[in-house]
Amino acid sequence: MADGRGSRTGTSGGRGSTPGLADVARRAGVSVGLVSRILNGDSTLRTRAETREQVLAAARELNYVPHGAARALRLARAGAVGLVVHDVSNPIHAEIIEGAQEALASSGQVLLLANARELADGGRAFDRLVGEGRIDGLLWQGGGFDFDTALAARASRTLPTLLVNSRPLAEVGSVRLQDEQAAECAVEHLRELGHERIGFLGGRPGSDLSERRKAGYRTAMGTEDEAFVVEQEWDATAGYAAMGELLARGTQPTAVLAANIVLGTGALAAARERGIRVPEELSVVTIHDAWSAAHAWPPLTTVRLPLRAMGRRAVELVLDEPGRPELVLADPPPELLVRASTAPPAD
Amino acid sequence: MADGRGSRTGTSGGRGSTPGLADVARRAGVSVGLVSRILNGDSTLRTRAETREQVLAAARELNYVPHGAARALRLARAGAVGLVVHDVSNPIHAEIIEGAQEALASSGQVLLLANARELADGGRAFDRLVGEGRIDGLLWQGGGFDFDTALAARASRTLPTLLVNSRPLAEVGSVRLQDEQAAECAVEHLRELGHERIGFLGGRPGSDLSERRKAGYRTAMGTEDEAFVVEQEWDATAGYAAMGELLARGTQPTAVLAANIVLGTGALAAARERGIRVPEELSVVTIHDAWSAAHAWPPLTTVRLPLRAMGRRAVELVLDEPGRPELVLADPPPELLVRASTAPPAD
DNA sequence: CTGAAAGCGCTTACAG
DNA sequence: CTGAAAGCGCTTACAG
Repeated sequence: MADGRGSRTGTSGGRGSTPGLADVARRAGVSVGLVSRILNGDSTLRTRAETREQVLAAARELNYVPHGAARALRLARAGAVGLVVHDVSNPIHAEIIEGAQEALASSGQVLLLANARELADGGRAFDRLVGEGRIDGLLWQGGGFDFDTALAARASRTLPTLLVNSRPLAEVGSVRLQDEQAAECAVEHLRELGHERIGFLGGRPGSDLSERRKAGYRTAMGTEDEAFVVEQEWDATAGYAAMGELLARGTQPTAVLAANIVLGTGALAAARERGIRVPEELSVVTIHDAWSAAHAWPPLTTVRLPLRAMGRRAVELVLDEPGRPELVLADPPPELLVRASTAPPAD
Repeated sequence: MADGRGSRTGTSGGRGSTPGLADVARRAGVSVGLVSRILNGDSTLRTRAETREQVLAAARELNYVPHGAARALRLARAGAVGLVVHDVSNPIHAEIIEGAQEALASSGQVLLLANARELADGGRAFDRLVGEGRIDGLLWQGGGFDFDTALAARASRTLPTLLVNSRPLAEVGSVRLQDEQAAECAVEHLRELGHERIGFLGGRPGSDLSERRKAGYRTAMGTEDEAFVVEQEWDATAGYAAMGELLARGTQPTAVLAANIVLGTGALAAARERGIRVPEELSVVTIHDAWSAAHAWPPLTTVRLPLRAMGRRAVELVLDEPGRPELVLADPPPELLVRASTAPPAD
C-alpha cells in the first residue's frame, strides 16, 4: 500500500501495475491493433458492435490510459505546449497562463511552464525544453531583454514558436493586444478630467511593450516631451522608483499613466509615502486589471485588455497556424474601468 | 525558412531535420549503442579517448539532443513533475511554483503546471496529467476543497504524490510550513504593541491551512472566542468581505491577523473604505510576504515563511523519497517583518 | 472485418 | 573495447 506506484514495468504485455494496450487486447480477446483503432475512434473501421463493446468494456474495467511517451514517440507529437515567462508572480502573466491552460485543456494538451532566465542561463535548460521533443509549440512572453527575442528566434528553428504580448520578429510570429489604444484611452480619460501635466511610467526601456504603450501615450498627448517620461523595469520596485524620479524632476505632474498594474502599485506607494494624496493631488491610471487593482487603496482606475483571451489564442495559433502568424487581438477592445484613483486636477 | 520546424520524420536513421542517435553514430563511425553509452557517461565504459572524442564531436556538430519521448518510453521515467494549483495569480502560489522550477531545472527536469479545478471537472484532464506517464511525481497545492484531498489520494495510487502547504493524509505525504508558529508570531507582535481585541481573518473554513493558522492565533490569544474569527475564502474579495463582516459585528477589534497577504490586501481596502485609518485605528498583519506587501499602503507588516524553499523541497521529496514523506520546513523559521500597518492601539 | 508486423528513438543486457 | 539485438507501448500501412 505504501507503494502502489505503478510504473509500467514488465516485459511484453505489461504485467506491471499500469495496464497497456496488450492487457486490454488480451481481456477483450482481440489484437492490440484493433484495440488501438477502436479506442482512437478510427472512422474507417466497421467493427461489429459487439466486439467494439467488449473492447470498450475491457478498457474501462482495466482503467486503461494510453502511455503518453509511447504515443508521442510514435506520432511525433508531444501533446504539450511550452510557455516561457519571466515572472509568475506578475498577475498579468498569471492571466495569460490561465488562458493558455484553458485552451490546452480543451484540446487535450498539457502546459509546460518555464522560466525565461533559466533558459537564458546557458545550461541545458533550453535544449531540454525546446530540443527534446517534449512540446509541440512554444509561447514566449518576454521581458524586453535581448535574449528574449534571440532565444525565441532560436527556438523557432526547431519548433512552432510564438511571441506573446509583443510584436513579431522577422522569423517569429506573435499575438499581442491593442496596447497603443489602451494607453491612448487611459490618457484621454485623464485629459477629459482636465489633466495636462501627465507623466508616463514605462517598463524596461526599449522593450516592445513599453515602447508601444509609450507611443499611445504620445499620440494622445500630441507631444514627444521626454520630461514626463520615466522607464525602468516591470516590477513594483521599479514603479516605486520611477514615480520617485518623476516627482523629483520638479515637473509637477497632476496625473500619471503607469504602463501596467504592477508599476501602478509601486507608483501609488511612492506617492503616498511623500504625502501626496491620490487622487486629489495626483491621479493614477494603469493598464491591465487584476485583483490587486480593485483592492488597492485607492482602488485603481485601469484599462482592461483581454489577457486571458490572448493566452487562449496564443495556444491555438502556435498549434494550428503553420506560417508566421501575426495577430493583434482587438476584441474585446480596451475598456476603461474608472475607479477611485483618478479625479480632476486640484484646481 | 518559413518552415524549418523540424519534426523527427523519416524512417530509420532520421533523415528528418532533427538528428538522432543514428546520425551521430554514422558520423562518428560507431554504433548507436556506443554513442548512447558515451553520451550518458556510462562509467563502466573504457573507450579509447580518440573514439570518445569523435563521438562527442559528432554530437556537437549535429547539435544532437536526445528525444525525450523515446527516453521516457525506454526508461519509464518522464523527466517531469506536475504541480497543481488553484490560482496562479496568487503570489503565494507563484513563489511555490518558482521554487519548484528551480529544483527541477537543477535536476534536469521540467515542470508541468495544471489547474485544480480543471482536474476536478471530471473530464479526461486528470488522466491526462496523472495516468499517461507524463510525470514522475505530482505536487498538489490544494485550496481546502474536498476534491483536493480526494484527487491527491487518487493520484497517489498511480504516482508519487505530495501535498504542498497542507498536512499529510493517511495515504499521501506532505510538505508544509510552520503556520501555527507564524500565526502565533504575528499575534504576539500585536499583543506586544498592546492590542487585546484582535481579529482573525481566515481562508476557506475547514481547510487545513486556515485551521492551522487559526490554531496558532488561538494559542497566542489563549482563547477560543469565536467573535473575532471570520473565515470565508482565500481571495482578496473574501478578505474584503471578511473584514467587513468582522467590523459589522461591533466587536471593535483594534487589530487583525489576515491568514495570508491576499486576504490582508482585501482587508486593508475594506478598512480604508470605511474611513478607518491603518495603523492608527486598526493594525493589520498578514502571513507571507510578496511584492504587494511592501507596496501596499500602508506597507504591510507580515510574517515571512520560506515558500520558495518549500517548492524546492517538495520536488526533492516527491522524486527521491519513496514512502510517505512528511516534512514541516522549520528552517528558516517564521520571520516577522515590521512595516507600517501595525502600531500600538489608539489608547 | 481483423491480425501480424514494422518502426518511432532510445537503452542495456548479452555476446564476442 | 564495441556491436547486434531486443524491447519500452503505441499506431498504421499492409495482408488476408
